[in-house]
Amino acid sequence: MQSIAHDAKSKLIREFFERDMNQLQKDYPSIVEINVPKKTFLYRQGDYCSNLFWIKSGIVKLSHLTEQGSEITIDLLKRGDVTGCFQNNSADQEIDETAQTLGEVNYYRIAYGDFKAMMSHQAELAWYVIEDMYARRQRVERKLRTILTQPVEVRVINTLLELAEMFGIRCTHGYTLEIHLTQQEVADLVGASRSVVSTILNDFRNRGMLDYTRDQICINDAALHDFCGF
Amino acid sequence: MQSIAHDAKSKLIREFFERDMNQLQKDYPSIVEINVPKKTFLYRQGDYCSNLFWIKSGIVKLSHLTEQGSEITIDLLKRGDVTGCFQNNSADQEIDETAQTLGEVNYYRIAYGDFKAMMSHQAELAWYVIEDMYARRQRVERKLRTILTQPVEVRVINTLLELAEMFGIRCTHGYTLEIHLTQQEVADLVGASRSVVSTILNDFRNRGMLDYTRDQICINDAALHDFCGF
DNA sequence: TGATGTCTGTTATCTACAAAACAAATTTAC
DNA sequence: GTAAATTTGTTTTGTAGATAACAGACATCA
Repeated sequence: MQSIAHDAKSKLIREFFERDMNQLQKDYPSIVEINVPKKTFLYRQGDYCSNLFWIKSGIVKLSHLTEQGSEITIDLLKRGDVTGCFQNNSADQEIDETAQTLGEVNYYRIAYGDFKAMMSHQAELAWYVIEDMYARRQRVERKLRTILTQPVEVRVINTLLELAEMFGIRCTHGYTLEIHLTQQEVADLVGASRSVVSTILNDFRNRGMLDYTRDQICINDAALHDFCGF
Repeated sequence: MQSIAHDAKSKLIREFFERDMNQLQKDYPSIVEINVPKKTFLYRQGDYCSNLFWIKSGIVKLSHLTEQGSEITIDLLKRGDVTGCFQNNSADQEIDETAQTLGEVNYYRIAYGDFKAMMSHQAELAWYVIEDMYARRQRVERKLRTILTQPVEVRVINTLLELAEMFGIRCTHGYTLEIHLTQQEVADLVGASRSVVSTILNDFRNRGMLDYTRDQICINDAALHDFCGF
């Protein structure tokens, strides 16, 4: 069901942007398609961001750096998601998160004003954006809930399963993640300390629930699901 | 700045809905204005909700009940906020939160289909909704961050200050909250256990940072701000 | 006027995790 | 090819906060 919705989303995007890019750029001159390598920042915490970003392909990490110096990963965005500051950017709106690419990313960048105009002329698109924002909020709320109720073990499993769904490719034992993540990055994603995540991962490895090397994680999704008991 | 934005919001709403309600109801027959007393449920976790709710006045609590039986308060909505399920409700979308009124609430209820149509005909409104959803997501993200980084003490303070901003009325020492909240409700809002919140509140009372009786909380906002050191 | 139910205050116990620290294994850089 | 930097594995220690349990305070309703 998820994937059906997602296909519908990306279809809309493709049709809309790719069908007639020239005309679009005439109407909304700020639109540009941009291709960037991994680790690129779309915007940084503290910026005054006056653009919106529509992801065409790849994964973008949204994170926040706390005063204590620890990083929290808020969400991962993929094809079809829109991000940036939707508020009246005339005022001094400092954005409170950093958007950084994991892997290569392709996106459309649109200035706030053009984006807003686009939304008002293209009803389809506006609704699409509303749905996307709803989905994103739901993801954050789910994260909040698991952090408040589940122990780190379970959160690690959840995170891995989500990752597998987002960019896993099938392999013999389950899914292999296409993207390289350090233990620290996984920990930030889980919202836990690196050391605990490390021991948990080892524990899971010993039990045969997953396997990993320095630059690849392979997940036995069935075993992980079992562990949570559903 | 917050309040300016908020005023602009409610102005739009007033103009839109109240100016010509009759015409609106012709175009979108499902629209109804509803008035409910406190503790009413707009929808419950697990429902298949096919309506959207536009709050005209009052406060609505969004919460989630975990399997372990504890309640988590996700957010508080006030005038101008929109809630409900924005996803294709043809499919079996179980909603994962409960919306319950605190105090008396006045709202417009609109069926999914009509709402979607309305968004596509009224560009102003669609943008308004997008902004509202953005603001809501930011609130949830902020909550996530404070839970991950701040001790319960600080979270209690943050929560109280937010409450004061939402529905406090000025009094001699700072703000008095107009709404009755039990300690358990405060704890759910903070994301902590009731007993810890209780002792913290007492501690703060002894220090003169706030005062409260069974059915009223009075906050010395200056002192609370000081405590966090900013 | 009890009698029952909901709310508050406090304390004692227990545990999940963060923090710090360090050695081994790899990778990157020069 | 060696030095420096990063990543991993593990252990030790400290503590914030959950949980449970209970008594006192109020409220509600026969």
